[in-house]
Amino acid sequence: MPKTPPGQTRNRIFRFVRDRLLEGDSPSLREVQRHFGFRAVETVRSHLSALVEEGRLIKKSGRSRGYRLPSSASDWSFNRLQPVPLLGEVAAGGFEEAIENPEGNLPVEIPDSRDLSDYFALRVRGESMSGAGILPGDTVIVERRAAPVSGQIVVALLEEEATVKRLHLGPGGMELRPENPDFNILRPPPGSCRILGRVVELRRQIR
Amino acid sequence: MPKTPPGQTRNRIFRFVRDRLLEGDSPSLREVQRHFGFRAVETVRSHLSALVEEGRLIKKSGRSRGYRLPSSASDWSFNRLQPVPLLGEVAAGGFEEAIENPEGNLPVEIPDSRDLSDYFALRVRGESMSGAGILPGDTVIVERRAAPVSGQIVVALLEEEATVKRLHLGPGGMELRPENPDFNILRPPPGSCRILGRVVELRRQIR
DNA sequence: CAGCATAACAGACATTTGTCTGGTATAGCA
DNA sequence: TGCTATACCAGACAAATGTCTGTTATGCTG
Repeated sequence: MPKTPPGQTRNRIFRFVRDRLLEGDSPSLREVQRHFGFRAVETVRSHLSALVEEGRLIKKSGRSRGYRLPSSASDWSFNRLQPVPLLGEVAAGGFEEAIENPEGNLPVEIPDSRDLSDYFALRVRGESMSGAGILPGDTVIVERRAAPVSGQIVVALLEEEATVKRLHLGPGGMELRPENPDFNILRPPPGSCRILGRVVELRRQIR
Repeated sequence: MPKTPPGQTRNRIFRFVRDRLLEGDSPSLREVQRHFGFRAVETVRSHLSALVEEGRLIKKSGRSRGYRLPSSASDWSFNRLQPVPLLGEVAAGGFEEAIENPEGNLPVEIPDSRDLSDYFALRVRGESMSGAGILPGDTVIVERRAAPVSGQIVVALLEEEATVKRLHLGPGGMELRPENPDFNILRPPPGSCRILGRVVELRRQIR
C-alpha cells in the first residue's frame, strides 16, 4: 500500500466508519483493514486513534466495536427521536399482546422528562373523529399514563378494542364523544373502560 | 439462579437485547449475562440462539456483537431520515427567500430514489382544507418537482403566497379546490400560478 | 412413574478483536 | 544534509467474545 498524502486516507477511513455507524453497525479494526486493503491492523488503529484524538470519533474502551459518532456528528437535533412502537389497529384480540409484537417503530421526538415506554402509536380506524381532522388510516401517537383530562382526545380501551374519542368528564360520569354527527356519544359504565392515554401527535401519509 | 417458568426469562432477555439494539448498540453475551446475573455464558447463548430460531432476532455469524433486530422490529429505518427544511407559513414575502432561511428542520423519511432537496415543509394557514383533515397549524411535507396530477393535494404559489388546495385539471384549465364549503374554487389565469409540489405527509402536534 | 423438553450451570476452547512494540519508507523543512 | 512527522508494515500478545461439550435440576405429559 503506497503512502498517501497527509490526512487523505484518514478522511476516507472516517467516512467509511461514519457510514457504517449510521447504519447502526460499528466495524472492527480488521473489517476496516480488509475494506482498504491494509496489510497491518495497526494502520487502522492509529488512524482511528487519531480520529478520536481530533474529536471526530468517540471510543468506548474495553469493548469490541466500540467506536461511536460524537453527538455533534449524528444529531442535528435528532437525538431526541425515539422508536415508538406502532401497534397497528388493535382490534379485538388484546392490547397487551400488541405491545409485545409491534408492527414497526416510528421515530418520534419525545421530551427528555418522559420515558420511551410512555408512548405508543396506533393506526386509526373509522370515521368517528373525522370532524377533528383525524381520518381512517392516520397514525396517532399516544402518551400513556397521562391523567385523563376532560376535553382531550384520548385512546380508550373498550372491550379489548382501542378507540379514539374526545373525553368529557362530567357529573354524569365519563363520556367518549366522537367528532362526527353520524356517531353516537358513548357512556361506558364505570370499570368497563380504561383510558390508555392521550393523543399527542398525528401523522398521515398521502400517497 | 432459580429456574423460571418457560419463556419468561427468554422474553426478558429479548426485551433487554431489543432495547440495547434500538439504542444502536449490540450487547455481548457476557454483558447480557452480567445484567441478569447468570453464572454461565451458555445460558445467555442458548436463549439468544432460541430467539434467533424463533425469528425474533437475527445473528450475523462470525463476528462479535452480531445480533440484530429482524426488519419487522427495526424498520423505523432511521437511516432514511433526512432533515427537511420547515419554511413556516410562507405568507406574502417570497417563497425563494423562505427556502434560504428555514425555521428549522424536520426529520422525514424520504425514498432513496429521491433527493433531499426535493422536499420542504410548510405550516398550514386557514380552514380551507379542513374537510380533508388538514387543519390550521398542521405541518405538511411537500415533494417538489412532481408533475402536477389532477386530484392530488398540492401547494400552489399564488401571488408570492403558498396555499394548500386540491388540484383539478380539466378542459377549462386549472382549478384549485378548497375542501370546505365556506371557500370558493380558485381558477387562476395561466401563468399566474405555480404548483410547488404535492403534499405527501401531514403532521399535527396536539398539546 | 418414565420420558422428555427446558432452564440453568460449569468449564474448556476457539475466534475475533484490540493493543503494543518496533521497523521501513517518504515527504517536507530548517 | 540531517531532522521530523506521517503513512504504513510486521508480528506478537492480551483481552473480549462466541462456541462447544457435558451436567444437574425441574416441570410437564403420556
